[in-house]
Amino acid sequence: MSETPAAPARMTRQRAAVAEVLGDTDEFRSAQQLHELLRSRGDSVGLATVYRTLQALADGGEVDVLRAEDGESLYRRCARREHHHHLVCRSCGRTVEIDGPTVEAWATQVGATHGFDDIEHTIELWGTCATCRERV
Amino acid sequence: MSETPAAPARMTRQRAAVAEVLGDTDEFRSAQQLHELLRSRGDSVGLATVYRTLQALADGGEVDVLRAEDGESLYRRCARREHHHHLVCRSCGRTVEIDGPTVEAWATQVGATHGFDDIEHTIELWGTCATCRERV
DNA sequence: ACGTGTCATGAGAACCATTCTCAGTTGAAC
DNA sequence: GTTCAACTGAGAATGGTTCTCATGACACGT
Ligand SMILES: [Mn+2]
Ligand SMILES: [Mn+2]
Ligand SMILES: [Zn+2]
Ligand SMILES: [Zn+2]
Repeated sequence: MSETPAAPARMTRQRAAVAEVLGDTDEFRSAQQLHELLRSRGDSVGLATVYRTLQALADGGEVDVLRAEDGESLYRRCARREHHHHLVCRSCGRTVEIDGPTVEAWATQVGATHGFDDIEHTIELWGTCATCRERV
Repeated sequence: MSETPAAPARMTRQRAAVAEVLGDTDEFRSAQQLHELLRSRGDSVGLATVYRTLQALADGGEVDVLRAEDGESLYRRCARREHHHHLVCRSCGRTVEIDGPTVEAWATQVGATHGFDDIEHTIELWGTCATCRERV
């Protein structure tokens, strides 16, 4: 019944660097983007380690993960740890965190109505943010 | 302004076979599952052709595509061509088509409120169907 | 400060769904 | 029947992600 099931175990330069770059960005970013960001900062971290660290953070609920339309996973440290959804800019990753009490209720009820158990829902909104719309 | 932008062009044994197997199943199925189903029927079709045909059907709005949690694409010929969502059994693919007028309005409005254009939404519900719950 | 055991790292290989290549095949129009 | 663009399929290529395993380095006890 723990919120954070797997403790991160041992702190390393690499894990600190990944945590820091996540703290510095507000947009959803792919593992490869984060890897490149780290390299360009001088805090070079192996790609495998970036993936491992992101996965651990995701398991612990520290970062949210979503799938871009091309299937790539995108990661972001959100402001709140509570369940929420996202409105994400397709071209720059800019993100707005969304609350949907209505949708939550709707999703749960629809599942129950049809006799399904262990209902989960995927709700993500994609669009083009105002800034990206400018630079046609 | 055409509903079906790219006409399927030329009819072949392979395309007919893919269409038929899609018509016979009510569950979301992966390309590889469909490929194997075709092989087991004797209507063998190359895997590349299965993928190409599914993509063409998806482009024409004849089949719906969604991504399983592991990233695999799943295909299904739905009863209606109009926009709708799905409640899908994680273990067998059994599907209920869902209408959500409320959710539609909500999604559109959230996007607009934050100044995003070209809003699209992904809304999928996953669960365990009554039948699959039995066979623990 | 050291020694020690355990966990973490990273380069590269492996994985795997999907797409691409291209030589051979075939639908369908005339 | 001829013709040719469209289609097919075996296998190679792609690309994000995971795995392998030899090497490196946290953290704890001394
Ligand atoms: Mn929700
Ligand atoms: Mn909708
Ligand atoms: Zn943007
Ligand atoms: Zn089921």
